[in-house]
Amino acid sequence: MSIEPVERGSKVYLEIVKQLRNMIEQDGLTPGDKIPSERELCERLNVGRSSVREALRALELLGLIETRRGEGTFIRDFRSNQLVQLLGTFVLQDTKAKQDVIETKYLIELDCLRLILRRNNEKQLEELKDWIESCEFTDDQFFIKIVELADNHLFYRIWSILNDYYDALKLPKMERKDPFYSSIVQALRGGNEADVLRAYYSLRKLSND
Amino acid sequence: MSIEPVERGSKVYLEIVKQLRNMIEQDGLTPGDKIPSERELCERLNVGRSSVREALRALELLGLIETRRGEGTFIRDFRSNQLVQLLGTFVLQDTKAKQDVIETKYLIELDCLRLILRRNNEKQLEELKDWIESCEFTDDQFFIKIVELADNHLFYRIWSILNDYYDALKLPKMERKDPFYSSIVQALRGGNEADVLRAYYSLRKLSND
DNA sequence: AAGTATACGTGGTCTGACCACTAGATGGGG
DNA sequence: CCCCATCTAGTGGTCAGACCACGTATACTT
Repeated sequence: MSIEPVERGSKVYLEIVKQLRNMIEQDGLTPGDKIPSERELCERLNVGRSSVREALRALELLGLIETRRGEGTFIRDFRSNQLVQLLGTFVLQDTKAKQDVIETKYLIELDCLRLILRRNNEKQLEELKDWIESCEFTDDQFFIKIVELADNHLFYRIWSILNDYYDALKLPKMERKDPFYSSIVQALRGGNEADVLRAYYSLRKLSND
Repeated sequence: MSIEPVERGSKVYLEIVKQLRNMIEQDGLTPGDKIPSERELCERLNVGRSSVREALRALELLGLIETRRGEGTFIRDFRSNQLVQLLGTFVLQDTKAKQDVIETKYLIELDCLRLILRRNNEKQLEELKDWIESCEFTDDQFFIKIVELADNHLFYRIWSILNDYYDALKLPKMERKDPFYSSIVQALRGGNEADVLRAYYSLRKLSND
């Protein structure tokens, strides 16, 4: 369990990050669970406490763990935004990067719509229709439903991250425009890809190309 | 310049992250530039070196800075940040769903093809045509070119990760089938999306649906 | 039994020490 | 004069120990 003494070039704190990942995986730890204390990690891994802390602080900044003074360190729900606001202030001034975020988010939303078409689950679409007719909802909430319906966990993860970025960019948020969402859902139920795309483009105010 | 002694609840290392951000902004530092040494930061900010290091290590893990032993700490090109990579390794650990990996990889490849169509850069497509006619190449190599041409850095990162996972899944690798690649490129040059999709589906042996 | 006081474990921070490495200054030999 | 080996100062990398602040569980008092 101890960290190899042979860490040529590699840094101890990175080794610790790895070990933590393994530890989480092996013990099947999930958000909310407690991980060993800093001092215990020192002993188990045969490293200094400062190195352990460097690893933990880095993971904390990433939003992957959460520390509570006097209590301990806990695994956090990944989808929290911590890193996002940070990157927002730090990184994403780059216009090209901004553009990439927007572009990627939209394209993945389109992919999810296509996936839903492919899955062709009428019952779920029916429920979606009932939902949009009965509730108030934001653009985010609508597309969360969409991405969930697409039933691809990777897309769900990626989209969540992109959406957080998007928020961090402080771009003008879509205001709710029910008819567009309705027409998307209707097109989905119709099963015609071209209609779905057209409805989506209208919502996003993009040219259909 | 010193850190407020009133950091109720706030953690010193987070304060330092903030200060670094300001410092970078004010001094107009750009990728490649050197930031003050750890010991100098201690003095300027009136904090312990360990706290400074916690901040720097966190930023390093985020890929925002780069440290070289014996030289110093430098600002890094954000665009190549390993954030997605990192989240990937943490997030994907439980999501080995083969199907998702394959599906996502293919859909992103399709998105990239669409992006290329949209960019409509004839010269680059010309070069691509020359390349496939003059070289031996693998499926990976071909799509690396494609993803690069799509000119969306996020997609590039995501695709790279997915490709790694794809490899890890030990799925049967595509053997090289020149005519398929040729027809994709030709369709791209023709500018007709339907043709491109058809060519891609043929390569991947998917139903056109 | 309830409330309070104490002890313990935890993260948070600082200090000082040492190592490994790099680059620039130094100095000697050609 | 130049070139190369050497030394030195500065840098990041790591560790150990000390304290503090905070939360909790325990034991004690009432």
